Amino acid sequence: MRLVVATCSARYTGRLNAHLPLATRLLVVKADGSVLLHSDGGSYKPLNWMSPPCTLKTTTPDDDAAARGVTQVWTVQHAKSDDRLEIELHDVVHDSEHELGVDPGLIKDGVEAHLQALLAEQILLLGDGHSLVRREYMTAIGPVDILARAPQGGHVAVEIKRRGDIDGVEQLTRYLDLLNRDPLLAPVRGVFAAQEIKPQARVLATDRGIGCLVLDYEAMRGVDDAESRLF
Amino acid sequence: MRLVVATCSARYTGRLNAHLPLATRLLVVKADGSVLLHSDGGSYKPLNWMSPPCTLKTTTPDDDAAARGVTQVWTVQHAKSDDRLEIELHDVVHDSEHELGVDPGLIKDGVEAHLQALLAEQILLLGDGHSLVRREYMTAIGPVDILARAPQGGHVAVEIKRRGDIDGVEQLTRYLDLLNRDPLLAPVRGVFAAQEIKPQARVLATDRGIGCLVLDYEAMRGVDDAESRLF
DNA sequence: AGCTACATTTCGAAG
DNA sequence: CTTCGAAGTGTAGCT
Repeated sequence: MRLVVATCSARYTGRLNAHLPLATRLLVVKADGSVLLHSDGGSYKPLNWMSPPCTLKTTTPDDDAAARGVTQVWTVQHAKSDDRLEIELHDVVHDSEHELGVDPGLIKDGVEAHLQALLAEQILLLGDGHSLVRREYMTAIGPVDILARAPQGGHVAVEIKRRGDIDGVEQLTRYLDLLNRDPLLAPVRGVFAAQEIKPQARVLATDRGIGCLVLDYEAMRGVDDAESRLF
Repeated sequence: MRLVVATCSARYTGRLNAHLPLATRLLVVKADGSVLLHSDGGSYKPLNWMSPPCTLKTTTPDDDAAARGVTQVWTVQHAKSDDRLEIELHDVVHDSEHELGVDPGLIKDGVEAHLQALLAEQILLLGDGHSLVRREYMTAIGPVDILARAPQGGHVAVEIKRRGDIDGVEQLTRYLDLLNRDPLLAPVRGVFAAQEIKPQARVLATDRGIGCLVLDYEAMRGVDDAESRLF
């Protein structure tokens, strides 16, 4: 990994055209050839970058560029597309190289899958008398997150999201259309479950007779821990 | 901006819990306090990070950690949430600080807005005899990208995306339901226009009687340039 | 390889 | 200030 701090300007051409005026920035060249161009703020997203696979070519500036104060020209060309990043470096403040080795990678815990597992265990959150049929109930257009038997007959199809957006309601609607054609399952009611449900999504769901269930992840995990401790 | 290259392990707790085993990585501390933890590959996305506003506190390890080889402990706490990033540094290979100043920011050109403008100018791409009513035609549930008059009466509602996905078809369907209730507009046909239309989206659109139009951005821009040059 | 859904998404614009 | 859609999205999982 090579780290360079320098005043530079940059131009990207590819899926769009973009230009960065002259300023001091951090340039990171990774082992796979990818290049990041970071400013001293913002978020984790670079101002400009080139994703691998790509190749970096460093050249000396032509007379015109040299007259403008350019000392190095970096051309980063993507291997499989016409995407190209051109960087003109002026003053180089820092330049160092480091051997990092392969990274073992990130280990995650606590996403949608976990919510699904917890709700399957705590199926009564749908209301008394409900019982789990199964998680990932397969249909022709994809798996329903949770299918449960309703207390007065019929079933409940549950769509789970971390953030309940309008497209989640659309997805559940498609499942319900299909499931209600099955006489062994019908009538199938829909429940849209999420840690947070957007107002527009709630309106659309209610309008279609779909129930909304806000999930408290911490509380559900607490119940899970308490149950685990009993055994 | 502070740059550190060190062997380290990290733990993130917040919206999820994640853990990074010991390895050599780049740590970037930006002027706004945000921290990025990069490996020597992947993409522009860090393995772990903390977005601003947040504060970094550097402490010395306790005896237990010191025995494991930890020389520094970084605790990055988000200012408005419980998000927290804890980094244990072992061997520090590099550590430098740099003054970068404010960045003028990126100048972009060539996104969906441009596609919309070009299609509005080249409305005959919808077929001979079409004429533009207006861009961003307002409805109760949002603006339709383009509304045009059809040659044999009635209208055409166009939804424009760079990448034509299934949710774009859903969006257009909602507009069409609404627009067709207006006797001054009906019948309103739908056209789904995008640089690239996903197979699933095309199937759904066709099933609903919505036309698909693949837009060639370069060609459309070429026509635009040619027209501009005449004046 | 292609496609789908998720993301600690981030980012920007509009209401 | 929220809300909502786009992104040069990236990424993982599955067919």
